[in-house]
Amino acid sequence: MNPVPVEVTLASGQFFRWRRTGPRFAIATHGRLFLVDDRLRPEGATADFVRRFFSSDHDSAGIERRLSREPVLREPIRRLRGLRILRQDPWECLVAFITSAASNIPRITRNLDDLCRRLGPELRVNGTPGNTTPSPSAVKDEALLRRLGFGFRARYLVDTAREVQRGMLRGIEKLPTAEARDRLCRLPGVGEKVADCVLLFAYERLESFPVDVRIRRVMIDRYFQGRRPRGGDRTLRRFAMDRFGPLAGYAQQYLYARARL
DNA sequence: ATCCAGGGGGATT
DNA sequence: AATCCCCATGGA
Repeated sequence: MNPVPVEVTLASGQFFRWRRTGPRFAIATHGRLFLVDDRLRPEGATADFVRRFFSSDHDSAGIERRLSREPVLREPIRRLRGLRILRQDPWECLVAFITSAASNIPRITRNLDDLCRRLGPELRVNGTPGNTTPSPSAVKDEALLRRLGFGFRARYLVDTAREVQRGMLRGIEKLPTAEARDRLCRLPGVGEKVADCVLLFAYERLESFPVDVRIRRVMIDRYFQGRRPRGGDRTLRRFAMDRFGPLAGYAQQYLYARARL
């Protein structure tokens, strides 16, 4: 498979638990801490694990070719050549996108970093320390989360942690996407947008199309003559899923990047 | 000071 | 189904 542009993928807004350490990247996910260089050579994890996390099996050349037929996507595709949608840990991804509600990437990153430092296991790779996401059983102190700056998301996280501990995620990976989505939406703090993010970034449902404020703006601007369509975000989502089919998730990443300027 | 940020939930119309 | 409001916090 062709090389993965590590930083493009890590910095695309789908994942928050990474940082640059000199020439390498430190990544904390799936209960591990490991390093990769710009050619995805790992320290502290197997090459197979890292290739899977980075979805090296995705045919990005083919995806880019197919989506390049869409004029709006050409520029971001060129700029993000080789971007992959990661295979994240579901619980970890849930925490990240519940935290993301009405927030922004710098703050989300800081919130999650504080959470992991305070409640997550501390690991070490070749002398480099770092923390991973706390287990659901460790996320139960709402007051602490509020002190860490999570605001109204604190309760959602604590309540969802209890549901997950109780087994709410069990078997979701085997469900059809629509049913998995319904089940995710039952979790506190998880609406359609967050559910779609988890489906896309953790459950390999590449046909998912999360609609956030930026996607909404760019879609309305480019496809709906600047007017909000009947049915709101649901209409935008169905429009995109219909137009991009099994690659809607990738299309969404390119639209998001385009709207990020 | 006011607005807005990868929203969700509940009530009202 | 559309709209309003509230939920905290921080940066512009």
